[in-house]
Amino acid sequence: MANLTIKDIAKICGVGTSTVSRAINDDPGINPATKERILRVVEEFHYVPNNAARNLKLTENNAIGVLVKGLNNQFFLSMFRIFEEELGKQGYTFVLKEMASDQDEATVAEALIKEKRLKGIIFMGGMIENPDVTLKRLDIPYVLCTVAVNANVRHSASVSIDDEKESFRIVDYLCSLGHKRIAIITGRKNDYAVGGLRLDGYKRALADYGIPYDANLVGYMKDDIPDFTAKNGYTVMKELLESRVDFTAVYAISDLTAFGAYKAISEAGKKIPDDYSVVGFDGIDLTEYMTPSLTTMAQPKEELAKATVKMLMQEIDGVETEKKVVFDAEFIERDSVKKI
Amino acid sequence: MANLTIKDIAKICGVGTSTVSRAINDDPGINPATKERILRVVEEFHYVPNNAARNLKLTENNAIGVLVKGLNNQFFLSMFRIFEEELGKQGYTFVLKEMASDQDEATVAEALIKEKRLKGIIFMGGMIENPDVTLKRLDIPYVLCTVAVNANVRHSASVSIDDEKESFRIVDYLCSLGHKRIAIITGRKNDYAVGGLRLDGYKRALADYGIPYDANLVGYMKDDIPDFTAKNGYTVMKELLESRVDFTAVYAISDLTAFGAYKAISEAGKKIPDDYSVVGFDGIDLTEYMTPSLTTMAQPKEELAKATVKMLMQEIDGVETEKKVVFDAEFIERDSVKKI
DNA sequence: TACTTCATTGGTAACGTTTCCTATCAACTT
DNA sequence: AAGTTGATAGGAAACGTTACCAATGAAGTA
Repeated sequence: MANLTIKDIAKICGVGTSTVSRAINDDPGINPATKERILRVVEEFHYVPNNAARNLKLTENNAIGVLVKGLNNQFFLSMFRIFEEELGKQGYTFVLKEMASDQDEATVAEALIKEKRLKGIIFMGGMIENPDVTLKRLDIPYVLCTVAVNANVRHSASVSIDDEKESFRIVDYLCSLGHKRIAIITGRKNDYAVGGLRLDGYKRALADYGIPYDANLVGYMKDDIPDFTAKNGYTVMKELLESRVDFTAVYAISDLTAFGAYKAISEAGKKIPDDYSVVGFDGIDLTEYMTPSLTTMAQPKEELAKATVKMLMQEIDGVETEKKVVFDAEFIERDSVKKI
Repeated sequence: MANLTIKDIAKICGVGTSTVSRAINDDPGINPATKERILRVVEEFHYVPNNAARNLKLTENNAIGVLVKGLNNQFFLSMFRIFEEELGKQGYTFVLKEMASDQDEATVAEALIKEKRLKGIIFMGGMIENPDVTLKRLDIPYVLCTVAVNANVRHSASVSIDDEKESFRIVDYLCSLGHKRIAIITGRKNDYAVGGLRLDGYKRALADYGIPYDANLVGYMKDDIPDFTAKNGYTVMKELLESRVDFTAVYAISDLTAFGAYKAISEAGKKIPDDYSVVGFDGIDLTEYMTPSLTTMAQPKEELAKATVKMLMQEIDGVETEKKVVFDAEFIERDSVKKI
């Protein structure tokens, strides 16, 4: 039961350790017959190379980190499986790390990189002011997956949707249906990120329709409740409802938030979509089974995740590549919105 | 930027490598003053020990594995953060691995243990027939967290709730309210696990009230849809509704399943709880914001998770300990059930 | 035949730690 | 003063790999 080493295998096969090493690593310069013989022994004795030793020797670890801001966001969770699967195919392992929203990504990343000897890193969620400069000191490849950035990013690889644009589409759709008073539940007030981007799209669509922007119609998520949760959506929606401002539609910046809004609306004795139309964002599985089913802007999770690891692999391999990949989101019309 | 080694630090401080090692590991036999001095240099130069080298030397890795069957279950997800946090405190890292429901836990575990040089392992979900014998060949400590087992487990550490008992409580409650025709949406037909346990409790409560068991009232989750999901609940509920068997209450074995059931009921033009009472199981956050809010049996996630790592730590340290910890679930009465 | 080439192979020095063992030296003991 | 203790320190071997280099021998060439 004691763990075998490469030396044991070498002895059993009557060859040198380097030969065994060559066999198990698919290295060239070995007689196919010998290789075959060694591999059989390896199989038979259940030999597994010691990763620590390998990493030590190679001075690298086949691990990539996933740094997430806002792990509670449903939407991210569904992407991890894809990350694990895709990275696994390439022989990588993945280390998940959550960071608080007030932590600095570069600092956390740097610590994690050293500690886990990461080969690459994926950032998810939140906002990184100016990744080109902030992340410059990281000495490994990274890619930003659905993180908000300021414009003019040139050197940082990123994959995401165009939050402002897709947000515009939603509000544009609402307007086209005749809605003029549209409330929005957006992110925390002092936390730009996707909340800010989506709010921008909202404003632009309104302007496009010549509808004046009314600050009373925007509800910011509460700082003291985890953001992007049903609870936060519920709380903000309730306030909106009680504030007695007039509106016919609510655009919740995430599906879970919309879910909470449903509750508040129902408690107020109002009906969706008759009294209020509501639309969400992200496209999590749940939305299909809400009553009424939620109209939402679905992010292409799988494409996003796959593109992210592909991009990271290319960065690691030093392949010159497109730095910014933007996918289209898919607008799913369901039963939570009505024409006015 | 190149990574420093212990030798560099030693040179800078003008001491030997062993002294540095002693300093950073809080080992005894070092002059506090020297230690202080070394630690300051370590800090200043951002030295981080190479884990690979450390693991190689120690022939062990401070990693523990979490093997999950049914990662899609909402409920598990909320426990990972606690695992990460608690394990982190003890200086452990955690490796998450999902396994398909038809994979053998012992085999998967064994491979993972060798590959990642795990020091301990946590199993979550699914069913392990007879862990005492099946898992005997694992040569590291493990604990079963919310996995269904056959009775008579003596040597395997486990923490969970008593699924049969809590399930009994639910149905007992329903009966006490006058319900006599109670449908249940349980796990897959050929997959015992918690589904079986909870079904057992259902049967016992019925018997207790002298209500005959009616196979027409039990809906099994579909094999071709991920289990414990809203979609599966929706599908099964719809069938139940269309089968025209008569019932006044539905007990869904998981909250997400209940969520799907809500949809099917609403589509059939029926009302909760007026036409059908429904109750869920697990107590995920969402339930509070469903309309009507869902009566459910909440598992004490935090206690479960904390007890699991505590137990594992004790097993690793060779502390003689209670082998089986069972927590009570908390029944949360909300608005989805009415008296008949 | 003697020389070169080529495909295989084994030996061994790293990789960066930890830990055992030995060395130093000051402070006590007698 | 000589011997003993105890605290602190450094040297070096080991952990299991990989990769460089040299060695072997068969086959091909002149």
